[in-house]
Amino acid sequence: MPELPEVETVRRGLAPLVEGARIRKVTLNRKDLRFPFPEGFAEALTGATIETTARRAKYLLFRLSTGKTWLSHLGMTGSFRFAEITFKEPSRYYEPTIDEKHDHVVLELETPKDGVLNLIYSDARRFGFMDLFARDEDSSYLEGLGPEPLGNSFNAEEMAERFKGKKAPMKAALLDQRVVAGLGNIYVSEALHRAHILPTLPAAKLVLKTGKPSQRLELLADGVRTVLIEAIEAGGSTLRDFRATDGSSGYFQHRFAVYDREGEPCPTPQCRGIIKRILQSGRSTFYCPVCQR
DNA sequence: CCACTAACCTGTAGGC
DNA sequence: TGCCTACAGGTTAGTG
Repeated sequence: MPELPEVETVRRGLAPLVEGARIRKVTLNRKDLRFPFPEGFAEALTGATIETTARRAKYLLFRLSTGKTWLSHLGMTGSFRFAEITFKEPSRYYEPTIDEKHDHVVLELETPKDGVLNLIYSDARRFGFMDLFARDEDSSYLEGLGPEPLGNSFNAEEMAERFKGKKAPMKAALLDQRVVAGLGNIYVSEALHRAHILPTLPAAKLVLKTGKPSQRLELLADGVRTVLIEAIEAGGSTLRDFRATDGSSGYFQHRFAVYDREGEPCPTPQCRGIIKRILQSGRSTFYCPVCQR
């Protein structure tokens, strides 16, 4: 489901409710998602206060009062939602609204302004996973990630260094989280279209002999940044099931130039191309064969 | 190290 | 309607 803009949208939806909230209770409805929950996971969250939220690439990070960080990756179908807790008669006993099939994790939160709420993690395919660690350097998931595309250290020079000698096609190179962190199948196609670069072009072709980035690589760095910024502003993309935490859908999908637009005319001004779909390492790539070279 | 494939798991859309 | 296949926003493990 979620690439960088969707994960950032989720974070922004969670932040106002969870920041400052104390975790009163943790329920794991199974012992694993894609991977087992780490040892002592539920116990370590219980009683802690979520101080701040952050995002690195496609990872959500919850900084806890205990000094630890709770990490969550949404995989393809992971989502968070809030649910009211309905109290039963006398008091103290309640029915948590966690009856849905794929609700795997429930956190009972005592929030500063919104009372007691359940925060529910749901994930049909269970490609998501969670982790807990003291320092970011201790997390194998964060290790080796490339620069944040919207951060200061991301630029064409940085990309050139990583593309140097790379025979892999641009599509694969941009999907590689060690090169740039946070792009996925949608935004790779979109960024390449913005820069008029063919997804099949070997990555090294965009690096000059001197090791400097070509003009086209500069254009690509811009394309990556602008498409992500615009998508975040639009609240992400909703294709099948992506929902922000409040249940609303993003609307960037209406502005896709190529993704999921096979057979449609290329939106580049003056271009008469028709969007094509090809398979690259088993996944769909969309591009314009006329204005992307 | 690089490049590619299969695997993980469930749901849905489309063809017949 | 049912059955079957292909495909879906991601990452890791295994192969050569």
